[in-house]
Amino acid sequence: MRWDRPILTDSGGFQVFSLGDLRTISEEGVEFKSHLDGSKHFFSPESVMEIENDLGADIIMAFDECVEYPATYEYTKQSMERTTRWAKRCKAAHKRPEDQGLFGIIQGGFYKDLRERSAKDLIDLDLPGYAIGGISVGEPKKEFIDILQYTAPLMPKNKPRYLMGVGTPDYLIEAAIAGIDMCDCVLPTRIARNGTAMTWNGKVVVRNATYERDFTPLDAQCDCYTCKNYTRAYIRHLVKANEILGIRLLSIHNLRFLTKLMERVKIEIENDNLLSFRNEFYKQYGYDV
RNA sequence: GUGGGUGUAGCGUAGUUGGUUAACGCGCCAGUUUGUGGCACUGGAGAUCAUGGGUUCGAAUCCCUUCAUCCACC
Repeated sequence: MRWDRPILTDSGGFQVFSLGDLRTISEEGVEFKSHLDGSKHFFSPESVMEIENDLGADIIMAFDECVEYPATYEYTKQSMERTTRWAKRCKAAHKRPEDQGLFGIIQGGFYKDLRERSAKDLIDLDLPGYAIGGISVGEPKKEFIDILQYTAPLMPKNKPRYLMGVGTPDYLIEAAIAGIDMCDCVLPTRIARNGTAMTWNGKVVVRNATYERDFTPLDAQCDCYTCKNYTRAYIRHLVKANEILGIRLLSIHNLRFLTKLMERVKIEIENDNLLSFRNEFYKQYGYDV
């Protein structure tokens, strides 16, 4: 893998999650039924690796099942064991290990012994990085943090630790506290598309009427292109008018907000001050500590 | 000027053999969104049914007045 340029990931394009009747899981793989025309599409660890190799992303994820919340112990166990078997098959089918990092995904739902089992078995595969999957799927925040803090220390210290699907500022800070190195999420761009900005003072739903004549930037403390050039009122106008520029500007801002947040997190880690920063942030951002 | 049509929420419409809280889309207002497909999902507010009068137990619906608007003719 190369670490000297922006890293491209597969963006979770092959997750197996919450598709209900449109999805049939077997040991061999997963059959998806298109909701558009009913056509069937079969994915296996091998076929997914072939696609990932063709795409050429720097980081590619093993084909796994993200179990929904809540799930029984028995189902979670069987699913986790299958995900581990799939990871082995992915590794065997991976044709570009020299320039594409195949990460394993630790499953096990909200059962600690299953998390431990999953981590150990995947670490045995000696993959270049590991992810925590299957949390941030609708569970209470307490349970999220509990499993996060239990699982992260099980992961190799000398390899990237990736938490999948986390995007709110508070969860990102909690992830950093737990020892996570990287996250990815649809949230910043999804809420941008629906007219919402993340700021150092909490969410700003800029599409709301209260910003109609607000000629200040989305976030006064932000140094992004959007905040340096556009007002809330104008962005609101663009969003309301269905003008693509509006959600582009919001996406630019939200992504910058998160990278800025992580820059700050790194500084606080160096200063050994992350926990008090978390508390300070919660107060300012509007969460209960 | 004559004949005919039309007037229902901000906009576009549905609803008339007269019968309980007048429907829908868009817009508007708000909430949701955590392993993305670009604009989604869930709620909510808003109409003295152009106007004045009449018939009737009861009128958006039937009759007349006025106004507005559209079409044709002059």
